[in-house]
Amino acid sequence: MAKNLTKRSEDYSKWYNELVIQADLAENSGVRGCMVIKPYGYAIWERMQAELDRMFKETGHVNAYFPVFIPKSYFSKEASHVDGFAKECAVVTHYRLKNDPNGKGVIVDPDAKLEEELIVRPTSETIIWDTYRKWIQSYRDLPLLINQWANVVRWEMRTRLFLRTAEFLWQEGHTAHATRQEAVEEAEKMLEVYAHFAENYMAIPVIKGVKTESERFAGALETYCIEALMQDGKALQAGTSHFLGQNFAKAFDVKFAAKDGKLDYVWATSWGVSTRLMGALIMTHSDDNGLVLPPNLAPYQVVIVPIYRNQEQFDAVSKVAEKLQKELREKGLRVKFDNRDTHKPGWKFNEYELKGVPVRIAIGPKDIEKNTAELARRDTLEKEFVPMDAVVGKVEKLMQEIQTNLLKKALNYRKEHTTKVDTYDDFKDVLIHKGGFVLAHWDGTPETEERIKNETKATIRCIPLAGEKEAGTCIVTGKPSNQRVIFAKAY
RNA sequence: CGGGGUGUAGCGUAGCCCGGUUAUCGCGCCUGCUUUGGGAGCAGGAGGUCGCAGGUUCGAAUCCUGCCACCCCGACCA
Repeated sequence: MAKNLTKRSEDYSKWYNELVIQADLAENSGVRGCMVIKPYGYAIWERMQAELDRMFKETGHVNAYFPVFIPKSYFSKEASHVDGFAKECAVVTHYRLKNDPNGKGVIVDPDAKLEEELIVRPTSETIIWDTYRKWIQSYRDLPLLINQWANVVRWEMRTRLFLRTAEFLWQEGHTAHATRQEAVEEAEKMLEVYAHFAENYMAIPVIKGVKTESERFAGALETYCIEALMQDGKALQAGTSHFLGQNFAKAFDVKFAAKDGKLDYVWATSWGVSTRLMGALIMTHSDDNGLVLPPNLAPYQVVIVPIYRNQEQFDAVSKVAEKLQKELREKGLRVKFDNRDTHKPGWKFNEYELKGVPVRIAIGPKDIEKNTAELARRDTLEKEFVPMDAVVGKVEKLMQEIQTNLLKKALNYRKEHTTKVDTYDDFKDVLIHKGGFVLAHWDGTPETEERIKNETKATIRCIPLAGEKEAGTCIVTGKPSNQRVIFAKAY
């Protein structure tokens, strides 16, 4: 039976949505733009959380938690921050319901109006900096390196599972430093953490860069980002790290006494990645058979499927499978022995392919007889029979191989879909016929950037940090430029 | 908020234009038997406020009005 997955080539967005649903990751909740993350999807998120959290701690950060509600007045303290978020805020105005005196249901009690409205956090800079004021007096209190795992709400016009939901889960780091240089270094360091995570755990190659002024975070002096390329040729911003200067310290009056006794405003950073990363994971590796998960993030890396005709065979197979499961677990692998009697082997094969489990092991009567197991890898769909005593070693090797192979494949795709152009005509042509990243010279002005966006829908994803200096002329205005920037259509 | 589309069982759908028995079909679900190395077969069975509210009519899934939700395309965006 066909799996009913729409082929990528026909309609990528439909393919993506169906893949999400069929791989049992998430669904629309019916609450405008919010999603339900299903257990399997959440398990992947938990894997991401675990690895990221470990990296944050290894770089000296600690976790804390701040309120979901932010008084409206906090928002008005940093002017550009207001401009950036005002249009997408959910606002709490009342605190009580009552029975409708005219009939059925409940109404908002007009007597229960809040003196000051509360904003459901779209990001926490304001409430955190209001708190930091109380925590920071001296250089001895610095640096303050705090991360928060939380949900945030942004009332977007249009939503999309994982990529742009009204509510999403993320982590947001907020740090305070004594010097400008230290803050810049922190922002750059966290960008490195994100890039490392993307490439070594998610197997997604990313380009590190800085945003142009118009794409910069509201309130930041510099926004660093990692940009990834999806299989349909569109770019996805996978993570950002901001150098906030002293903007928030000034807005919330956060000063510290330096060694020499002088008072100065502290320097700040903030950085975050969200459940959007799951969208990136799906759109980078999946194929028409379903999800493909990198071993480092797969909730289970190995699944063992028993094959049997009767109880006697089941018992024999189970014994071998359980022993193998134990041995694999002793090697630190996440293993599931699917001994459900309610589904047939063929059904299970397809299910785990759809869910992207990196390695599948099938054990049946034939294997018992010959002392073998059948190993199948998800990325290449190759199968082979392996002597039982070689299985553990082979699986361990496969974990590394699959992880590496996925990154290599994605890297190849990106290479093939990165194009240097020197004229505006070529630029448009590549965007229409090929997609992907387009490297071109730009005169550095917001006007040109805006014009290109209006005419082609492509935006400057970033000015790459590793981009080589190269003299050239802007593809639109012909003015001089010393470095190519990355353009793409983006999610 | 503009343009387009769709709402019928858990999911996917037929029927609607042209109103008329008990609302169609597939998947899934339940029971039984046979099956089990790539989403099993046969037989039987359960499951419905036809998105919501009005209206027209002897009679509405079908026609009319209003509303709501979701999807796609814009504007906006991690």
